[in-house]
Parts: sequence; structure tokens; C-alpha cells
Amino acid sequence: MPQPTDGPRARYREQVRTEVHDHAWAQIAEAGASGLSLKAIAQQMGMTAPALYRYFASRDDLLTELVLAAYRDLAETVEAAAARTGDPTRQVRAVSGALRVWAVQAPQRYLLIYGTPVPGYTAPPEATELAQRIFAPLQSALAARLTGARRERRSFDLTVRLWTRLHGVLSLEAAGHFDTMDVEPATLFAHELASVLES
Amino acid sequence: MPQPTDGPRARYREQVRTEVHDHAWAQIAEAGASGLSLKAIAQQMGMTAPALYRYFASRDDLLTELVLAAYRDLAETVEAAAARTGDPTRQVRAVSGALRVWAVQAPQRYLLIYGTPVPGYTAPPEATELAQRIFAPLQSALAARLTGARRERRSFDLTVRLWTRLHGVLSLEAAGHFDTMDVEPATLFAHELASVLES
DNA sequence: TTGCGATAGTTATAGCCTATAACACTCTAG
DNA sequence: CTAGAGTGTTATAGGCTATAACTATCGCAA
Repeated sequence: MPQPTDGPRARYREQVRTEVHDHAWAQIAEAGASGLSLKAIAQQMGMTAPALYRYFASRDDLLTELVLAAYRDLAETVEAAAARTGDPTRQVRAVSGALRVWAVQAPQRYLLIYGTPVPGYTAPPEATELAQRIFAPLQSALAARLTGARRERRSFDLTVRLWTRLHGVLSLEAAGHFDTMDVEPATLFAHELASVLES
Repeated sequence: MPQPTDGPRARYREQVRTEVHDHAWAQIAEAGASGLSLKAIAQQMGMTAPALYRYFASRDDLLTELVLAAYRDLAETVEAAAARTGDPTRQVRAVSGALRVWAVQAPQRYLLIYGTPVPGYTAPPEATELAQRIFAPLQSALAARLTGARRERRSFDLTVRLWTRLHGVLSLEAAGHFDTMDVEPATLFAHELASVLES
């Protein structure tokens, strides 16, 4: 694949790549990750499918890029939310709220990260790092609310607990499992957040 | 498709159908739902792919059967667990434990029910009924631990809370998200169960 | 300014899959 | 013992990913 990182050629290349990403996200939103089709994207862009292999090594490769992009976007969102205040409790609330907004506005994007994985597939190492970056703001905020011994470990456990509880709500909400069930996801989410903040 | 419900023909038919199901589950376990291939199943059974269309209208049709089979199996598992004791608290523990065993022993089967859905796809009505059957034993056990006004609603809310918390752990565990993270899923699960029983 | 090499696109093709159609065999029920 | 239902086959259409071989174009350097 091409080397130059600047110049008109590189600029055009990046334009095409992001346009592909945009179409890909649209497809994922309406047909899920398994519905992602290079051929369909190419047609929407007025090209033929093989042309896209100049930009992405494979369909899986594109999907991996999208997963990493989702991770990065969530990490930035979470970090920005934490930066909006200095008070630890407010930070936890802000991060949790931002997480929910992020998940609800694009459920398939959330599930691309935290949903059903393909058994064989292993995410690149960068994904693990980004997952930790998403985790970190919550943990440091929760740590700041603690005093005494083993603060590190206790705040980690608390963060895991918060994370799994919020994810429990978000994942069922994103999957539509509350749709037939007299449940208010936003309220439930708030209660789960409170349950950890009170403990 | 054929009518008779008994006789040698019907018996053979059922044998083939269940053999297809078995191969399908094996494929799902090792390649996920998206890896399910009628042609591969046919080859494993020494037949050609079109032959399977005598038994299943389509690949999606087979998948729907598998989803419903998973629902039914989980419903029976949960009901059996609840029936093992009369004490409500023990019932909640038994059902939760059975749920975790069921989920961990076949993560892809659990995720087939509670994991990422395909956006367009709508499960048959029977799925919703079975989901309620899975929910019911927990709710009645939790209701039996309550007294006072609005017991119905309070036990429902409590069951939703328990369900989302357990699912939060199970879904992240099934997806392998704890693998790189010093977390003991079984312990976490037990703590989450306890958190609801104590509330 | 021009021409050469890198880049971007094409068509053709292989291979995998689902699904249908048309055909042949076999078994069972009357 | 035979007619028809049921089961399986091959052939085929059409979708997809992906590679190969070819062509056109663009931009940089001489």
C-alpha cells in the first residue's frame, strides 16, 4: 500500500477512506455488523467493489478499523465528561451519563464494542489499551471518593461493579429487550448508578 | 412441507432435523451465529446443501428454531432450579446459579438470546412468551420475600434489577471482556446476586 | 513541460455461500 | 403392487469476498 503521508494523493485517499467509514456506519446502524457489505458501499460511492481493496485489506480489516474508531470515540467522550468537573461524584455521574447517551444514540456501535464477539476473532492490542482508557476515568473518580487501606483494589472492584451494572442496563436496552417489558431504561440506569455511588 | 406426525417417515425426519440442530450448535459454538452454514452442515452429514431445504425453509428459519430451542431450554432449566426448593431466597440463589452455569457452559448460546440482535430481525411472539417464562420464577421468588403494599410492582422492579445485574456480568464474561482484566467472574456474579438479596 | 512511475480504477474470474428448479429414486400406505 | 408423497440429486441463478490482470490518470522530478 502507498507510503506518502501528505500531498494531494494522500488527501484524496483519506477522503475516500472516511467516506467509506461513513457509509459503513450507516450500514451497521441499520443492518448490524454482519450486514456490512463492501460491494454495497462501493455502489453507494459509484465505484466497483474491488476498488475498495486499494483502501482496506479486507472486510474484516475495515471492521477492525471501525471497532477501534468506536473505542477511541468512546474514550474521548468519557475523558471529556470527566474533565468537565473536579468533584469525583460529579465525575462519575458525568461519565455514566455520557456513556449512556453515547450508547443509546448508536446502539449498534455500542454493541460493536461490548456485544457478541465472533469466537475466532481477536481484537488488536490497541483495543485493550483503549478499553482501559475508557475504564480509567471512572476508576480514578471512584478512587477519589475513598479513603483508607487498599484504596487501589477497592476502587477497582467498585468500578467493575459500576461498569457491569451500567452495561447490564445498556446492553439489554440496546438489544431491545426492554421494548416488550414495562421498564424505563433511563430510570433503571439512574438507579443502578446511584446504587454504586451509595455503597 | 409434509403433514404426517407419526410413522417411519416422520421419525426419520425428526432424526435428521435434530442431527442438523446438533451440527448447527457445534458451528455456533466455534464460529458464532454468523458462521452458521447450511452447506457445511450438509457436508458433515454426507448430503448436499439443497437437501436441507426439505427440512428448513431457510438458514434464518433454522436460526430461529435454534433461538427458540435455547429459550425453551433455559426456561426449563430455570423452572427446574426453582422447583428444587420452597424457600424463596434459596430459589433465587438456585435460579441464578443455574442461569450462570447455563450461560458459561455455552456462551454463544446465551448470547444468541441476550446478545447483539440483527437490527431488521424480529423474533417470533413465542420468544417473548418464553422470555417471560424465564423471568417469572425469579419474580415470584422475590415477591415471596416481600410484604406490604405494591408487592407486585416492587418485586417486578427488583427482578429487573437482579436480571440486569446478573446479565451485566454474564454478558461481559461470555464476550470475554474479563479475560484481560484481573476479575473473577464467579465472585463478581455472587456479589451481584447478594447485592439484590440484601436490598 | 514532459514523461515516467505510482496510484486508482476497471473487468474478469475464482470460490464461497443461499436458494430455487427440475429431475430421479425410494419408501410407505392403501 | 402401485401411485403418490417424500427425499435426495444435479444444474443454475445470484449474492458476497477477494485476487489478478489490465488501463487510465495523476503528480512529481528532471
